[in-house]
Amino acid sequence: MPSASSNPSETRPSGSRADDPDTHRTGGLDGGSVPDGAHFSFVGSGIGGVGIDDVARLAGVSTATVSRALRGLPEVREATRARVRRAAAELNYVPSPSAASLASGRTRTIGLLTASFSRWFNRNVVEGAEERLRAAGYDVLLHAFDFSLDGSRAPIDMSAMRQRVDGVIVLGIPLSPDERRTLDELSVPMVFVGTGPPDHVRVSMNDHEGSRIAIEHLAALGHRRIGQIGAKVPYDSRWSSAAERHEGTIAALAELGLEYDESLETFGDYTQAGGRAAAAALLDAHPDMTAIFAYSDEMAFGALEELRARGIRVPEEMSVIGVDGHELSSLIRLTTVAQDARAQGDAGATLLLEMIAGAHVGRDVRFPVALVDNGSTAAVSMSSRA
Amino acid sequence: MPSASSNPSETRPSGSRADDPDTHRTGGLDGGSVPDGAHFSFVGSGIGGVGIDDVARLAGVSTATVSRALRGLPEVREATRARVRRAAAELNYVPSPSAASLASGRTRTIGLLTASFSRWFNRNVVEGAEERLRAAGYDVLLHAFDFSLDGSRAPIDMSAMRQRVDGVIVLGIPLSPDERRTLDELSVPMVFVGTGPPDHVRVSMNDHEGSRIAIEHLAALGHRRIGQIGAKVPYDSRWSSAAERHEGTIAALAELGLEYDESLETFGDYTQAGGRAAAAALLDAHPDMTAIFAYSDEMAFGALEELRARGIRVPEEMSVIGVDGHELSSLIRLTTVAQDARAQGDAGATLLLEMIAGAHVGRDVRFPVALVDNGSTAAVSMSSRA
DNA sequence: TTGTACGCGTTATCAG
DNA sequence: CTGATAACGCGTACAA
Repeated sequence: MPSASSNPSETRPSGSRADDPDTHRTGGLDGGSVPDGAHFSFVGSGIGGVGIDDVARLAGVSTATVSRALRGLPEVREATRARVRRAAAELNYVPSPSAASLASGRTRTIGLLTASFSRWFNRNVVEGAEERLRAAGYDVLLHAFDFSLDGSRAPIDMSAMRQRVDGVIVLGIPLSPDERRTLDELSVPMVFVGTGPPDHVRVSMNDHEGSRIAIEHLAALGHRRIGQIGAKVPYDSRWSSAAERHEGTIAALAELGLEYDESLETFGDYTQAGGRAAAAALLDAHPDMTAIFAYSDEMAFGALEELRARGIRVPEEMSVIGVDGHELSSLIRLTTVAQDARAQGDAGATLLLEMIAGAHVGRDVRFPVALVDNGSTAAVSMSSRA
Repeated sequence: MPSASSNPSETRPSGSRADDPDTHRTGGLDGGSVPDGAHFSFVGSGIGGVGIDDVARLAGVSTATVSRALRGLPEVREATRARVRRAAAELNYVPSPSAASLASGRTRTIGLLTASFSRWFNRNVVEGAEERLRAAGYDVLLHAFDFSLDGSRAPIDMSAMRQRVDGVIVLGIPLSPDERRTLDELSVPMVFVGTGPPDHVRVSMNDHEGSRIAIEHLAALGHRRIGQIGAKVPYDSRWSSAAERHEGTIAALAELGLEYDESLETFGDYTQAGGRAAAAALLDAHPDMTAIFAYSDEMAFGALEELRARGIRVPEEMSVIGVDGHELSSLIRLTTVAQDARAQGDAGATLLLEMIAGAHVGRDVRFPVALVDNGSTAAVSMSSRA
């Protein structure tokens, strides 16, 4: 018997536990005229319908004391608190979050807006943030958006979060100006992870440094014609990790005295398929290219696919480097600039909780990166493809 | 991986935010003695204070009519509905979910209990389910549990879901009897995806068929000594996909007249590292083994790592086959029994919504599987490792 | 330290 | 088709 009915008053799993005093009506103040057990209302009742006043009655205190005791407020005598706890446990009482939210204005829920889990970074950040938030007693409302980054996506209705969350984490989504505005109007603390506008708290890896490491590594191997697989930046080019990795690349090339060729830049939009297509375009247009720098491991994987399809050997004929430190980069043999995405999720959540608690936090947190050489890069060979 | 202690850097102190002096909820209705110079535009910025009675007043109707009109109930004249809609839009009104839940008993929220996203299957199911649920107007409460399947994990407190959700999806978690009981006591509709007990609605791939396909494929290539990398089943061995894949394997071997050797079975617990360790154990104990069947692609990836480390060539010296159809199985060259995890998430969510609507749904939904040959299997060679 | 009583913002009932 | 109003279950000033 699957409990398929949404009406709890008819199909209840009966006779399981004898100590469950259900059919308790909670409205003890008014109608004594209603026969016990009469279902004149099917709202709000889960299985037990055990309310705070049931606990109060059993513990011999007022509902206010129950509320204070169970929430750990300091002004309750320990003996009283223990008695209340015992009563609550005996009745299997769980406070109604809806009622608590309505009365207090707090929801103990965090909105987690994220781009698709197909991105390694996103899913790892979500895991790190979720664990931290739940450990702190917060629920996580997940909104995952699967869209192409190249502009054309349905606008996100931020007002759906109204009154639902105490804070918001935005993960890997370049918001439109309009979305940013409506999000600001929620007037709850907000943290951006991976990519985010200035004048907002943001957690991400050190994007400039990551690009510098990649470019310097390739340059040290003698590469001069380096193709880039990046991502289009839809609204505001200043912020977003893609923009910063691009800036970092240009800066690194300049530092090394290498020429920057805009035509060596393509866009894979952080997907494997996009990375492959971008690699194909680069290979077609630049026979003299000897190395590819992809802004994510997944795009680099796509590039490796295309190279294999064309019979171009890695690293002998083409060096490839990615960003992330994907757990399969070793098996696939992709050299990469690794970051700790899970720790960034944890940090973002921690910052958000501090902001909710009223603390002032720094505007920006950048995480370190490190090169992991898995053998997809090598010195420029004499046997050019050209 | 970067350093284990990935320390973030440079937390700049926040500059002064001139525009945000602790925006608190304004009473709105009673503020008669507001000093001059106060911004009267707090209504326009739409923060918090707009309630259903504000809309009712502007539209010239009662709050009850506003509620009915905005929820699309049929008993409202279209002209009235339009007027209400206009008023609501003008005031930027968003109903309070807490108040609605308290009054109606419904939360329009689904609890999504899932094992770690490190599993390909889980993250894809979550994506499919989340998209479907949000399209139906439901919010998704995410609870991700990162635990080892081999028994020792902290018990999940299901009562935290009480009064918070209208339904629950359990994904890839073998629940303890105690957890099952407390979950049942929520008395909300419930769907299991990937693995789940009998007498509950369940969506998963056809596990028996998957094993049969894998074993028949290997047997047709002449393999007789086939190692298995499965997963431990903690509580109840009858349900869970791991148990069914195991059953299917034994059945397939029997059909083919092949011997079943229990010592050829190991446990990788659905992780890459676990798969690698399991493969190592198999290789040590069975020099005559010529093929490995892993119950997931990620475990198979781990096996491939171990084989590479030992210099054993795939598929010349060892055939390997996995289950899932991971997006990197092609690049990695892993032959696999593919399933559509996203569709299963979608189906699970759809079933749950139907159950919430009061429909009776079938007990079991099984998704088809298909062999994808990516070249990690071959006929048994004469040049044995032994 | 504890109790009283009101209000949070909707929905559902019942009467028009 | 619409209006008035009583719950919904808890948090929290204020009082004791």
